[in-house]
Amino acid sequence: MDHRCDDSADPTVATFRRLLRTTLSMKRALGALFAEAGLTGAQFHTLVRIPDEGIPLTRLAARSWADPGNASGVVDRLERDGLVERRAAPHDRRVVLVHATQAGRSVVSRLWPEYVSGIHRIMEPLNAEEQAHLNELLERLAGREDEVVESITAAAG
Amino acid sequence: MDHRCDDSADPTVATFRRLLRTTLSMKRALGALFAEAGLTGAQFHTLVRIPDEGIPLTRLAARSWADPGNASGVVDRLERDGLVERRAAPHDRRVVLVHATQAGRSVVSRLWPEYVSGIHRIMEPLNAEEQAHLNELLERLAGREDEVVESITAAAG
DNA sequence: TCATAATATTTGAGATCTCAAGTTTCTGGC
DNA sequence: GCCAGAAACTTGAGATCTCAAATATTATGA
Repeated sequence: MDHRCDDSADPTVATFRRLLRTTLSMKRALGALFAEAGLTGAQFHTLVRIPDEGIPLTRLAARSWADPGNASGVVDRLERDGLVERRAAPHDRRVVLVHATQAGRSVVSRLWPEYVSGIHRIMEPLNAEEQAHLNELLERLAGREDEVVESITAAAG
Repeated sequence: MDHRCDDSADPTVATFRRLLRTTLSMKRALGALFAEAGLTGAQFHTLVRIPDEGIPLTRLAARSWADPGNASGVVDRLERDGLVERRAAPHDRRVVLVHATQAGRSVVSRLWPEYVSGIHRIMEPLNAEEQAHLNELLERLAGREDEVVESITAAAG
């Protein structure tokens, strides 16, 4: 099947595959940083997006690009480790407000500089102008998930 | 903690986050395509990388950017669904050769055109030149996983 | 030859992720 | 005031993913 299905023959497919591959590699590199603090990437990225006033779980999920079911589990583990608390929302009893504890805030403060410098090390091969260009190209690719899914399912149906 | 840890203040971090976000969105869009055929993304990407002669599991794992333990599980499910076979390697009894069955080959052949056109739809906002530029930028970012992990762990230790 | 190191694969634990189904709690229309 | 529908979570199933430990087999060096 290599004959017909050779993605290297199509530059668009090759670029897409490189995008997946490069991003995966970057995530793995950062994972080593979080592991030092006993966190996972999902836990750090969730924790870091909790504002001081707390935030409804569903909104926190949206901020960390996860679905609510997923975010609920990540918050479970953060809560188990004492980095986060669930509190009732005063105005709506359906809502669970997620708050960072003192320990959670402290972990984020300690990890944040390493996180930023790790990303800078990852992005080092590109200068500022090239990074801005990359950002612009990615921006134009983003946010089309719904349209693409729709066109895919329409083509299949 | 939003005050000190605001990634939008750092364009490098913002670009990195956009890279993660955009890639995630693309993977989700493609997932809809695989689901039509009862496959997952990992299963398709594994199946598609099996050459006609078969391939040792560890080498297949490397081709699909997975670790061997992970690939073993994916192959388990492909085998359960009759898309793949495990055969003994004649020269080395440690090696398991993974072969695609007729059904597996057929699924890939059927899905491949939709896969390619789905990717083209995703990449549509960029013209060929821009895609080539994106590819070049990503190429320079890739393959630094080891160095970055090393510099991260060195900084932490 | 024989003990040891390296390789290929499997398995298990813990965490994520997606999706769907179930619960509790609002909200709007009547 | 009541009731259907929407919204916010939670939970469960199935699949991935990473890592580490265990097994089987081959390669290597004294």
